[in-house]
Amino acid sequence: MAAAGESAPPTMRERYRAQVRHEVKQAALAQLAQAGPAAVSISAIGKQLGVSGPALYRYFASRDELLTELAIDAYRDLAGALAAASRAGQGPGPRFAAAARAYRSWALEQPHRYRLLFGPPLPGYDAHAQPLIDAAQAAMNVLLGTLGEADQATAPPEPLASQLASWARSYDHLAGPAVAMHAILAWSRLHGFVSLEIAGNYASMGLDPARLFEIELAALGTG
Amino acid sequence: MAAAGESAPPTMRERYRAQVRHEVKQAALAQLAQAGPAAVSISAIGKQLGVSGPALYRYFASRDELLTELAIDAYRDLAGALAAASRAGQGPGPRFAAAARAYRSWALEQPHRYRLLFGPPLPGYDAHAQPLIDAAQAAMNVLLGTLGEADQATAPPEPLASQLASWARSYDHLAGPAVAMHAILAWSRLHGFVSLEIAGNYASMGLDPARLFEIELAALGTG
DNA sequence: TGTACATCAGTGAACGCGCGTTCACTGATGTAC
DNA sequence: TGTACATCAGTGAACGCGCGTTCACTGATGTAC
Repeated sequence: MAAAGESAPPTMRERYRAQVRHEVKQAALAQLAQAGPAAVSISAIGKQLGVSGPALYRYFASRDELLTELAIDAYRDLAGALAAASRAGQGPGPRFAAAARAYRSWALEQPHRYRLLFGPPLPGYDAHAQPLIDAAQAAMNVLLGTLGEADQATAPPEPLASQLASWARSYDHLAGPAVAMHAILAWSRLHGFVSLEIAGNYASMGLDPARLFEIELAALGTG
Repeated sequence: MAAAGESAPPTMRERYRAQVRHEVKQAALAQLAQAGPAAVSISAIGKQLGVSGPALYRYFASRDELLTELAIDAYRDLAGALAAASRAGQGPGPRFAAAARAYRSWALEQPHRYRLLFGPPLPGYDAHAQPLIDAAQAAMNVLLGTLGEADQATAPPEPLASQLASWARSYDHLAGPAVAMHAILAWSRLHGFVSLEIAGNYASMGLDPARLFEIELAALGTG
């Protein structure tokens, strides 16, 4: 008998598989946190789970597939955190500020995952797979959504304006060029601040990153 | 025909050593450009130079020492580019803009070196050696120097103000807290923009990074 | 000037390590009759 | 209910690869007399 459709309730084996896949990912995240993406290794994960390395090939086709899943999970997680934070704010200004603080918090709490998403590409790993790009854009969409249309009406000059418009259009967003540009530049600044903070640059200068961030955040609203 | 600074003129062997060291670094930079810092390997460099791997231990005590020298060279190079650009500008505003453009240009021309300096730390490599920190601060000093003292007088609140003041003091800079903060936040934004551009994020959105940068640069002057 | 000597660049073998992935196989589990 | 069968998780060996580093050694080069 063939498995009739995918809507049937999961069998025991399916539930077991899902459970093991989850454990493998958890172990991979632990390695990611300890020694960076390059150190995520099939053998080491097997060792941590008390299982031989090749056993994991029952659950993931390759190391790359595993990394891709980790990245997609992380994007989804980040998008969720941004969305939850922005929902708590009233009006465009506070919504955006809340999302920006959530962006920083998420990155600080799990710097290894943040680096997986926004760090330099891994050698031999293709970061341009479509599911990855989709996941990244979903997170970006949340940021876009926190900015009200009326906000910051300085129109970008051509050809940027049309480039921005067609970018927003390309995934069904109604944002105008000015808002799109505002969102992108805000992201750029957020990324700059957060990646320097994660790397410990502010700490090694003896500066309080949280206070510095609040100042940058104030400028973000108006710049 | 001097170089009398270091007592005796270099012997032939000394000149040969310097030459080989230089070639090793060049080969290492080529690998850095092709496959990232993790791929810089003693064996591969030896192969590229037509020499066995262990031979290189005559010139560098270890792989880490080689990477450290590459980083220090890169910091010096970057600082030089910033200084040259800022010298060309008249007055604080244009000087800073010129330095910011030079920062971006330097990073775009040699993204692999930029990532070596500002990318995530390499596993097992200690990025906190004193010579490295000194070289980084020297580059930062140039950026600081492009900002005039009267510029952007919004004073940071405590305790940031005193943290900033003591940071500037810690390497003999006379900049006040407001200027120091301005420089640091400008660096943060520059880094954000440039690292996203290097990663290809703007390009994959269909945006023209050069035009976008000019807009961010205008905001940098006033934000 | 030629010769003896010290210096040092470079070699190849070796050590110990780790990796991703394939493959033939064992043994347990769920399923159909 | 018990039994035969198909499915599939997991094993250990193997392949081929690469790495940093140490070591005893060879052979060329520069130097002092």
